[in-house]
Amino acid sequence: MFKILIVEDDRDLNRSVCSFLNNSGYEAVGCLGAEEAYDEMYKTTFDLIVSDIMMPGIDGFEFAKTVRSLNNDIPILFMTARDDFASKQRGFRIGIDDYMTKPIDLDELFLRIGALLRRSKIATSRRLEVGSFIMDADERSATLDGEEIPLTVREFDLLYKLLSYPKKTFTRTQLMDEFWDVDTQTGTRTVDVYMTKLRSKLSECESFEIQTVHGLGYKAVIK
Amino acid sequence: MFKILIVEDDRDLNRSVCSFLNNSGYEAVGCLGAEEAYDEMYKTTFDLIVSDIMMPGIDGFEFAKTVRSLNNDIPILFMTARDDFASKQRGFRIGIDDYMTKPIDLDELFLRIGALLRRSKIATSRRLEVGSFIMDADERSATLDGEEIPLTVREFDLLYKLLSYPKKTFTRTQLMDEFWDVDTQTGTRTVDVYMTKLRSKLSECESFEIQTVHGLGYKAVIK
DNA sequence: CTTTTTCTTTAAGATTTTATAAAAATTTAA
DNA sequence: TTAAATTTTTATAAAATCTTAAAGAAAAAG
Repeated sequence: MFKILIVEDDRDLNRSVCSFLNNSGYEAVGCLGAEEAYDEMYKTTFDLIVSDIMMPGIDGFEFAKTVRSLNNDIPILFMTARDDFASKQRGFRIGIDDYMTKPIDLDELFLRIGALLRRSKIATSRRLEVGSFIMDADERSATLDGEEIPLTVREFDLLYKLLSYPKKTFTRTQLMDEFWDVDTQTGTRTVDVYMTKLRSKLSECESFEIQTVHGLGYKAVIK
Repeated sequence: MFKILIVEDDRDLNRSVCSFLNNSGYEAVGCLGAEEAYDEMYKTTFDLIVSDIMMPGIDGFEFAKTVRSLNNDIPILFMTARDDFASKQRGFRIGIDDYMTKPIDLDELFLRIGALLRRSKIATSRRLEVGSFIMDADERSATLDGEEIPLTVREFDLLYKLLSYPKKTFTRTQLMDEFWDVDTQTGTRTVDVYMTKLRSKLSECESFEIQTVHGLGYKAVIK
């Protein structure tokens, strides 16, 4: 279930958007302003944000800018009465993903939200297929040619990350920042040990390999 | 430089979109129909596709479906006269990313293309292209005509720096200040050795060369 | 044209980084 | 609580990379 944050000061529109999305299989939370939105985001992690531009207090531009500075990934859709190019340009410059002009066609909003979620890789079933090797983040399973490859939590997380961004090099620290406690005392050499284990468990796998980037870290390369 | 494929049977619109994008820092290639587009895609790899829906022969839906079945990643933007919900729905179901209704506002098209490229992570990849030589700072890879050229961390850093500022001369000290520890004891002659190594590894590369600036340092010059 | 300085190249040695196994510590499950 | 599984540390060998030195080549200066 995807969680969507609606930031819109018009109570009626806010309510109708929320109930429409809630009836469409999403979990929408409505906020009447940016401050309220920050609070909600502090409590929960959202998958997508729909925001108005003109709001009392912090406006949509400021809000989006703050969100972007904290999270570069979350899709943001502006939903606004302003149809001028300058506003669109400003929005896209900040890093929003889509822009709809009021009056809002809810059906179209639904389609665009779907496209954004799909694109942001969140929507893509949390399944990863590389040749005959398949990882499923929901089941936490990995199979090679249909055979289950038992992986521990750490092994799974690391491999899933590497394979999510093939060819991209990750430093040990980057990987640990993601999966270990922020204040962990664990040394970065531990990552090496996992790479060895993964390589060994996947020695039969022909579809990719974990490469060492000497002096930096590791990357998965699809053959 | 991002490559964009325009599939639009209206010659005038096709031309105006292409020239607009070409003047905006993209490399746009126009096709009048899907068959032509398939040919182009066979020849080159594009970063994004802009397609009309109604075209003689294979229509936009069919075209997009075929593209999606082959490539799940490339962003597709529909640009069409059909403003009905059914068409939008059908498009988004196929997996397109954005939908613009004619008449097309080219400035907005530009913004939306930018957002899609950013989102598809293509835009954010720190890539450097000099002719057929490509360096990718995220992948930490260097390829010449598609062949990987293995570079060590130092080699990569130095070359990436030089190529980021073609023709600019860097002193050995400038380069070392950037990539070596502040309190390193290493002599500046070491840089010379790396230049030799880089020249040797890239002896096949016709697109640039590392020139010595006698008494000063080195620079990369694009041929 | 000769001298001096700077650069290129090579290869050996020094240093750093990584792979791997095995032991120790910790967590989880029974 | 004990046993099993997982995570982490440690040690050492192996691999990769970096640095230096030295000799010859090239460029600049005299």
